[in-house]
Amino acid sequence: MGRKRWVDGDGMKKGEWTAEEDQNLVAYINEHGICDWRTLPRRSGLQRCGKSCRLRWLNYLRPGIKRGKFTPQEEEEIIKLHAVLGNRWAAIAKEMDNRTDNDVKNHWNSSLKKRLLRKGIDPMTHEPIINNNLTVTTTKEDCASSSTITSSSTSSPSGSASLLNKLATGISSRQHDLDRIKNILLVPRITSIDQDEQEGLKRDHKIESGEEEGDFLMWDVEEVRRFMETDEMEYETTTPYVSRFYESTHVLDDLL
DNA sequence: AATCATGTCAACCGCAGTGCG
DNA sequence: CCGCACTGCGGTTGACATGAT
Repeated sequence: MGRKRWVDGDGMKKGEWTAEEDQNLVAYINEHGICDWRTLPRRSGLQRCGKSCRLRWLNYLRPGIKRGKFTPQEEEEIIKLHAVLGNRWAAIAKEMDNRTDNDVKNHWNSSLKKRLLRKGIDPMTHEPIINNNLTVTTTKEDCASSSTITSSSTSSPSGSASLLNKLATGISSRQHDLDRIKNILLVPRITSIDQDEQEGLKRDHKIESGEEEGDFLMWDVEEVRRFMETDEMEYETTTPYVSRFYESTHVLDDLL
C-alpha cells in the first residue's frame, strides 16, 4: 500500500519507497548515524528530500518500532493520554511502547475517535455528549431544599433555571481544563465511583438525556450504572468518562 | 461478479518552533 | 533583534484492502 511514485520539479522522487531505497537509507544511517537530514539524501545517493528520508526512518525503518494491531491496553492508554495531551501525537507516542506518532494518529482518527462517539463521548473533550435539548427546570422549593433537575422542552425556565441551563450547556461543551483533567486521570477513580454509588442513592435529582439518537448514545445516571454493572472491561476503559459524568452532576449539586 | 462504502496505512504538505549567524 | 535554515509536528491526502450490497 502507498502512493504512486513520481518525480517532482527538483528531480526528487516522491511517493512510495522501494526496498532498495530503504536498504540504502538504513545502511547509510547505520554507518554514519543521523546528523543532517537535508544533506543526507545527497550523501547517501538517495533522490529523496531530507524530510522524506526523516519520515521514512522515524515511521518505518527505525529499529524497535512496534507495528501491527493495537492491543486493548494500548488503546486505553491512547485514550487516557489524549484526554490529557489532546492531539499532541508525538507526545502521546513518546509515552507508548515504541509506537510512532503517525501510527497513533492514524489509529485514533480511523478507529478510536469513532468508537468514543458511538459510546456517546466527545472525542475532543472526552466529556459525555449531553443532549443539546437538555433543559433544566427548578422551582423555588427546589432551590430552597433539595435540587430537582428534569428534562423539559415545553416549560419556560425561571431565571435560576435559565442559569442552570447555561451551566449544563457549559458543562457539556467546555474546553479542556488541563489541570482538572490531569487530576481526574491521576486520582484512582474506582474508589470515587464506589463513593458515588453510595452518594448516588441519596441523590434526589434526575437528568433525563434521552436514548440512542442515531449513532450517539446519550448518558444518564441509570445508563452509567447499568454500563458499570454489565461490562466490567469496558467500564475499565471508560472509567474517566464515567467519572466525569458523575463529576458534572456533582458540580450541579454543589451549585444548587 | 460488480460496485460502492469504509477502513487502514504510508506519505506529503504546510506551519510553528528553534537555533544560529 | 531580525531573518534564514532546519527540524519536528499535526492535518490531510491518496491508494489499496476489505466488507457490504
